[in-house]
Amino acid sequence: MLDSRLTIVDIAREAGVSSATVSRVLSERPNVKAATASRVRAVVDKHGYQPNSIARGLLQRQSRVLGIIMPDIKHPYYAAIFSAAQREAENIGSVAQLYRLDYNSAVTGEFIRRLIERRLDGTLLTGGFIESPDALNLPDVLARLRQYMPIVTIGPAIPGFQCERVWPDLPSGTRRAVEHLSALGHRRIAFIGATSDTRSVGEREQGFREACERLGVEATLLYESMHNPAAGEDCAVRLARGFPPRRRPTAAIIVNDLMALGALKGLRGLGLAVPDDIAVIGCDNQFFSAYTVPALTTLDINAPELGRLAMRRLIGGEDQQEDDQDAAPRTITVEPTLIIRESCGARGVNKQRKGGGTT
Amino acid sequence: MLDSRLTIVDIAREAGVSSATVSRVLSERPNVKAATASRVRAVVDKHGYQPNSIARGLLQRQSRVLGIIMPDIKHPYYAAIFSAAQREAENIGSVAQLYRLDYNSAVTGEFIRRLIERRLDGTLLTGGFIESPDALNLPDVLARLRQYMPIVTIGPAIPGFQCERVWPDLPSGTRRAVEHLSALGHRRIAFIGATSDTRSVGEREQGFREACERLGVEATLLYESMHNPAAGEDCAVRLARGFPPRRRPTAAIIVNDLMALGALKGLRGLGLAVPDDIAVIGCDNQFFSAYTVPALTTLDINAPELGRLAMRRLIGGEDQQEDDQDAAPRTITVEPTLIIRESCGARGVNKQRKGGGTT
DNA sequence: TCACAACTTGAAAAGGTTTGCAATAGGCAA
DNA sequence: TTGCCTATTGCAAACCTTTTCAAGTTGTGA
Repeated sequence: MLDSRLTIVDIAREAGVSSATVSRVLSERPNVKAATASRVRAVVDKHGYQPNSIARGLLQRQSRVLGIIMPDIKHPYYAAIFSAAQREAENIGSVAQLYRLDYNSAVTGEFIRRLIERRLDGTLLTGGFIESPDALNLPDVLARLRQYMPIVTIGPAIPGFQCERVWPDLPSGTRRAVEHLSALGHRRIAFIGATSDTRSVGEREQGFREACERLGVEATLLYESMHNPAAGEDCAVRLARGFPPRRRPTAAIIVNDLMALGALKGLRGLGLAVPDDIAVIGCDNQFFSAYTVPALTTLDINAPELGRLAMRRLIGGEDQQEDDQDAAPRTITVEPTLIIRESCGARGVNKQRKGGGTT
Repeated sequence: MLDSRLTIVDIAREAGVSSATVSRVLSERPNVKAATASRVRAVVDKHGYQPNSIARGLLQRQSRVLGIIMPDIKHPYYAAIFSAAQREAENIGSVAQLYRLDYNSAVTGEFIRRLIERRLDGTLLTGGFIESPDALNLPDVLARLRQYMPIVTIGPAIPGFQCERVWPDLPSGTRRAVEHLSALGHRRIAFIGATSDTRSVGEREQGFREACERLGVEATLLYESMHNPAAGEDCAVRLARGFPPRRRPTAAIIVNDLMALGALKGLRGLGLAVPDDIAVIGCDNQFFSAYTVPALTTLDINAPELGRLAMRRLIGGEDQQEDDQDAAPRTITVEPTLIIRESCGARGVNKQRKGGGTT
């Protein structure tokens, strides 16, 4: 750990100038004589001197760190958001810092204390903890956090707390999935959700119900607590065993691809063919979704876009001053895309169905 | 952004003490009278005062931030490492900061400048960029970085640069995979690698060759440039079309599960049954690997353990002073585990094979 | 009552930068 | 040569803590 104690005054002394001048050279201010600048730069390069951004941060009252709060970076959906958001932060010379907050935990005062302590330049929040209905003090806690830094969420609206927000139009996307299945002739469709993400699942459920009602489709709702492959396997069992064959849903819309992955396995294990016995539509368009058997039809939420837009928002929010404090926070809506593969049966696999659509 | 300008001296003034005392109370030093302490705490709580960790960091010469450098957090292998490492950092009140460095890019001086500038407390490096054979200045760059902070890598040894290192025993793991296949009766086995991770793939190849030679197995080597599902699909084609049926390998060991996922799809598309026509063994034991068709037999590298151990190492390394500077850096070896599922044919699927093993 | 130790507290320095203000130097026109 | 304007540069304050050192306070035993 050699030169790390080298400071700007050491450089200044060696270059025969003041530390102010070195600082100006380093931050490429125009008002330095060319000769001086190059002399300073020579000394800087010679020692490989690197200014201490902590000291700078202290003075400038900014850390150039943006916080991203999410439950689980191992979940590919969150990884996609994080990766895209981080790239945006990088573009302006900041860095994204991940703070983990489990699906079911509450945003506590203790938790945001850690963010405040670090003097983050802003925070991006996403995950089930935003949605939990029993997180009663969430608005208070977030309001407190906002006293210190701008906040953007990727998630459904939080009652009692208005803030900048980026979110897909889930009701619309789910509606489209139902329409697609209905057009393929399905008359009994199941919606498979997870209770861990109450509100965002609620939005989908709403779109699901609306579309089913409008199209005269019989709607079935099944809930698992988590949205992982194991839960998907469980719900396959409930789907297969929970109904007399005649009344069993002929299609299922599943809250995410991870769960759908498990469901595919579960259905296969129970001897049900996808899509012939049960058509399946997932959500998220994960990297593995094109490789399942059969390839998964899925609602692409465009997670990278969510992350990108939210981070842009956050970065923009830093600049804007108190003058538009009272401007109502905006919500950016991202339209999901239905990616049609094999698991919904649209690719001509199930000829035996009566109604609808595609060749 | 209300109270954020509140400093320790404001608190001190209101509590009628000096800032030194407030500091002592906040860091829970024992030498403060109970009455004073509670008076201070009352004021602190009243305002929700939160000390500025940037100022503290400046004084204590540490940022409580640990850098993790990896190519792609979206890759589940890296996500697993990051997640585990981050948890360790959290345990000591630090936070992990992700720095992205693409598979093929070099560790440049410019890149490490960003780490030094932030005065990280340490850096964890992992990814193809460590391995690239043409990264000629890598030892120099890393040596420079080490002047500023401890370094731990998760990866194969870097010629010309010794440092703390955590790594699975890949030759041994690969050997075990070959032995397993050989015991099942396979006499022609393919090794499918990726050129993007030269050295780590080299280690596997070495184990592969050794085991094949020892067991009298005919070894075939195939290389793709990347290790993603698309590349896996490509190699399936090369496997299916590149050999006369009689001489085609009856099993393939694939460098990771992502690639194996693509290979399974590719083989299926070409009408080759797994494991009956070609047995497949992947690597990494990803969350999706139990859900492929057929379920993937895979060499579990134990990525979380790698991340955990490396981060512990890094944290420990901060403490140790110059006295054991010359102690040779240690390598921690993690033993991989072969997870046997269906794709290798050990589960009694392929009765027609002559030799070997399991019931 | 005194000596001494132990406990509390405050003053001030230190950490490494950036930046407002003032001073100096240099150039040009009168 | 003088006066004025601009381009450079340096001084010193500011950012917000922590920590050392010393001073003040309290308590105990003789």
